[in-house]
Amino acid sequence: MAEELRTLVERLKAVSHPLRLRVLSLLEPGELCNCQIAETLQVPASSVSEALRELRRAGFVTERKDGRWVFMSLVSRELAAPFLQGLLEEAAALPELQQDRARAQAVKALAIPVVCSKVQRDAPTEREATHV
Amino acid sequence: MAEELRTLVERLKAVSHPLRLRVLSLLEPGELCNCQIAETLQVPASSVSEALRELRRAGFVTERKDGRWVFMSLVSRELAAPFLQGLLEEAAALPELQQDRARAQAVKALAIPVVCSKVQRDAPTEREATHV
DNA sequence: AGTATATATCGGAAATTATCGAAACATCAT
DNA sequence: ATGATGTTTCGATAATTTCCGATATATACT
Repeated sequence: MAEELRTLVERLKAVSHPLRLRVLSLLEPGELCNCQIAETLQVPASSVSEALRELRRAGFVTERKDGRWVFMSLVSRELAAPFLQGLLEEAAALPELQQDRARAQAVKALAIPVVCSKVQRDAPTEREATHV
Repeated sequence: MAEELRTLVERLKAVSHPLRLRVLSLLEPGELCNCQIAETLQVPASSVSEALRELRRAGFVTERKDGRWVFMSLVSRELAAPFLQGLLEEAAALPELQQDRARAQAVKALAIPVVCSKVQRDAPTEREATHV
C-alpha cells in the first residue's frame, strides 16, 4: 500500500474513537493537561494518556511540558489535515461534546493540583457493555 | 455513549480503511458498479461488496439497480458529513488514488460484461503482510 | 534522600475488525 | 427451465484494537 494512503488512513483511525474524539474536541478551546482531561471525562488517566499519544502520532496534537504537567493542544489549522476543520465543526455540534466542554470549564476553574489529586481515586471501574 | 457521538464515530470508522477509502474516492467522478470497482482495484468482488455495504451504512453512498448491476454513487454533498468534503479533497491528492482513478477510466471505457467476466478469475489470492 | 504526584508504558484478556472463498440470491440470455 | 453472471451474505480464521490496573519514569516539594 502507498505510504501516503496509509498515513491518511492512520490519521482517520486516530479520530475514529469515542474517547479520542472527545479529547480532540475538548482541546479545541485551548490546552489542557492530562489530569484535567481525565477528571473532565471521568476516565482513567492512563486511558487519556494513550488517547493523547495516538492523537500526537497522528499529528493533531502537540505538547508543552511545564514541570510535572504536560499540556496538550491542537496543532495549527494549517498543519492539521484538511478534513479536520469540518470534523471539529461537526463534533462541536454534538450535545455530548458540548457537555464535555462545559465540564472542562468547571475543571479549569479549579487549581490543577486540586483537580489532579482527585483523578486517581474516583476513576470509574465498571466496564461498559460496549467499548467506550 | 451518546447516540450522536457513536454515529459520528461509526462514520469515521467507515472511511478509516484503505479499501473503503479507495472505493469512496473512486466514486467521486461518478457511479460505478461492483465489478468495475473490483476490476479497477484488483480485489475480490465480495470485498468490494462489503466495503460498499459499510459506506452505505455510513450514509456516504447510494445505489441504483439496473438489471444485474448495482451502480453505486456518492450521496450529495449536502447529505454527506461536513468532514467528507475536506477528506475527498485530501484523498484526491494522493498518488495512489489518482492511479486508481486512471485505471477506473480505462475500465469504464470497456463494456461492463467484458470487465466483469474477468473479475471472478484474476482476483489476487496472496494475502499481504498487513491488512489491505 | 524520601515522598508525593503527573504522565507514560506495559501486559494481557476481551472485543472488534478484516479478509476472502464458498454458498446463496437475483437477474439476464437462450 | 437452464445456465451464466453480478452481487450479497455466510463462515471461519487471523490480525488488530480496546481497555485498564500495575508498573515505571519524571518532576516537585520538604
